[in-house]
Amino acid sequence: MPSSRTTTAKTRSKPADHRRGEKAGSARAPQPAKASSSEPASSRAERAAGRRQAIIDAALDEFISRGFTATRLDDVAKRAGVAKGTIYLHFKDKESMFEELIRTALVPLIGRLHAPPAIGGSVRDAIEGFARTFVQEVASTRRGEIVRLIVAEGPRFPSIADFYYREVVSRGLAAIRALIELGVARGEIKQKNLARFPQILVAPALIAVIWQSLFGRHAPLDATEMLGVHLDMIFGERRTA
Amino acid sequence: MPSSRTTTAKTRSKPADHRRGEKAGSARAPQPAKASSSEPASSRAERAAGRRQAIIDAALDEFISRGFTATRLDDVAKRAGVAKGTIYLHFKDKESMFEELIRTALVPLIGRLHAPPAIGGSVRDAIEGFARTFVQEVASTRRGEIVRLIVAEGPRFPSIADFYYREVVSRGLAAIRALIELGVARGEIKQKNLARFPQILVAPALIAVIWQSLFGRHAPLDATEMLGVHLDMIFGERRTA
DNA sequence: CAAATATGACTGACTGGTCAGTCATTGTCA
DNA sequence: TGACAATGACTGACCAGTCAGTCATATTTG
Repeated sequence: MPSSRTTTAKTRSKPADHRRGEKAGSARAPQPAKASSSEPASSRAERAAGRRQAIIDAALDEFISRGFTATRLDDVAKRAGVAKGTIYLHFKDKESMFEELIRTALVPLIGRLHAPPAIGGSVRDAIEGFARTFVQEVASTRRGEIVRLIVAEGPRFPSIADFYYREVVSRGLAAIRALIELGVARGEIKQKNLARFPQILVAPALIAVIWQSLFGRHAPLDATEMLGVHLDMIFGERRTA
Repeated sequence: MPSSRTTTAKTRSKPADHRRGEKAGSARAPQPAKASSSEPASSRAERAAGRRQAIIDAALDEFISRGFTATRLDDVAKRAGVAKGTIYLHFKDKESMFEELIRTALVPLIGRLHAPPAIGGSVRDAIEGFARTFVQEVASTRRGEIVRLIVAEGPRFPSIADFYYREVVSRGLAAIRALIELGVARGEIKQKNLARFPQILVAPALIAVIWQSLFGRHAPLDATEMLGVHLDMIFGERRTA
């Protein structure tokens, strides 16, 4: 619905290539370096990559603080230090840019979920590790806002909601469920039914993220403490206070 | 004094149509707040109230499915079966209309929170009652979407977030906290620290609402079942499986 | 009680500003 | 120098908010 009016495309003489953001820089060197204050030896490709990254960062900030529709690409361009036209060298349009950003922003999260499962240690330690990682990497960073952004815009971007469900939610819940079942088998967790709703285990973590976005300035919430209490409830009181 | 403003264009052709009499459209709300159903013939004031209600319903639907910025007041007017100008007879502008709608939509929720506390029955029963009410009145109605809308637009409407925190969240959590403390005192709840974070108790309920909005069509979630399991975790396994 | 008059709810074309997306021009590197 | 990256002025759609005009209803008058 938003801006689908490109129908009048006149198929300009330009080669129809137009690399979409999608896979463009997949083979790039693992050293984006972001906005390089100094420009030592930058090849054209490297500078292009740097600009692309600047656009991504700027756009993410704008989308987070304004939402999809209210974000102006003029502002994104200004913040990224490029002209508006440059954005269209990297992304097809506002909508696909938004979708790609959300997808990309999630990749790091997915990686963390595949952390080594607790084979040696206790299940509680494993989950505690997840919780700590979550607080550090999500709750107290921009990524937390991205989670809120998904909640906010998901219904209007079904493809994002679907992608998110497939790539993050279903996998994450499956991993958590496996851990819960292990915990039940080992006797660490009493509630057998918990494995049926792994959502219960992650719910406080998500609430913490949303809370910070909405009420954080007014009534900060100690996410680490809260998650600790929650784990005590699942596994029983901690041995040492 | 005859304004000369319209002089440029000679008196336009009359608007032709002008449906009068029955308001045909979806104007009539399924739940007339006023006693408009009693009187077949509506007075001017009554019709105005009916229109106002139609606008409110239409606007809420549009805001829910599109968000604040992407909602067009032309669409709201069309859906309500009124002209756009009519909206401005009832609301100052789009923003204050949005704020008023969100506030109004919450009033019924607040009422429920002040339900009779469990003096006679068990704390678990009281909380179970809350949960049941929540599922019936929020999770499975449009109000659930309003919760999501607040999460989505809250950061851009601090006054809404503040209002919501003051009127709903802080009061609701205080009530829950009191119940938890009662439960701890009675020995129904083991985890004493739970009272420090009443958020843990309501977290799964909110997650259920958000889940339905985002993934409901793809992977429906049995909120009642989940909340039941969660309560089992807090109070201990239910007597009868 | 009916006709005349006043009221104001309602309308929708219109204005002014905004912004996504384009493309002719300019700049830069290999 | 040729190819391509980058620019930013420009276009046209879009939409919040306005207001002169309309007419059903309410009120007053004869």
